[in-house]
Amino acid sequence: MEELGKVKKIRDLMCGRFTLYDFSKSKLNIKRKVIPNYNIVPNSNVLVIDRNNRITQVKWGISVSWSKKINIINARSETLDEKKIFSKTQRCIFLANGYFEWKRDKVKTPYYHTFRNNMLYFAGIKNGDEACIVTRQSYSNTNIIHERQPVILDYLDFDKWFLKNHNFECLNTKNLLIFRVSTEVNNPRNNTINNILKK
DNA sequence: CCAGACGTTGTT
DNA sequence: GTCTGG
DNA sequence: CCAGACGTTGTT
DNA sequence: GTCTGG
Repeated sequence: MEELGKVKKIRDLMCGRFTLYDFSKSKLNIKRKVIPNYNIVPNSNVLVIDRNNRITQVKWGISVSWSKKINIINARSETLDEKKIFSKTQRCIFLANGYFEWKRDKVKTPYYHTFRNNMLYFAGIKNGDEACIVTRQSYSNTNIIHERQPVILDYLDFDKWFLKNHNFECLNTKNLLIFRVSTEVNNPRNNTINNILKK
C-alpha cells in the first residue's frame, strides 16, 4: 500500500470542499494535486489515516469472500465489538469535507453536512485495502435529516480512537452546517461542485 | 451436528 | 469460509 | 446496490 | 435526471 502522506500535512489536503478524496485516475502526490470527487459512492477510492498516522488510499466498502452481494459500507458502533465480521479489522479514520444524507419524506431530499472551515474525520475500520464508516445514532440537529450519522472524530481524539478508548460520542456534530443540495447528486454520474452547493 | 447467518441502510 | 444457536 | 432504461417497431 | 429489476 502506497503511503501518500503524513497526518501533519493534513492542511495540504484542504484545497477544496470535496466530499472525499479520490485518487482513482492517477497516482498523485497529495501536495501537488488532488482530484475532487463530489459524489463518492460505495467502492470509490477514499483516503484514510491508519494507526501509524499514514494516509493511504482504500476502497470504501468491506467485502466478504462468501458473498458477492454483501458490501459493508457502514458499521454500527453499538455492535462493533460483537460482530465477528469486524473482529479482524483495524481502526482507521476517513478524511472528508462533508457527507450527504437524504431526508426521506414522500420524496428523498439530499442534504450536505460539513464544517465551515475544517475537514471531517470519520471513525472507520479497515481490512486490508477496504474500509467502512462507523455510525451512531444522530444528535438533535442531524436527526432532522436522518436517524444515523457517522461518528465524527476530533483531531485531538485520534489516539483515543486507535486505542479503543473512544466512546463514540461526537459533540462536534452540533457545529455541522447542514443544507439542502440539488437532487443532481442522486446520480453518481453527476460529479460536480454543484452537488455540494446550497440549493 | 448442521442449517442458517454472517452487515447496514434502505444507497452514498 | 466460518461461526453459532437450536 | 447499480446497470440499464427511459419509446416503438421505421429496423435489428 | 430518476427509476427499477435483479
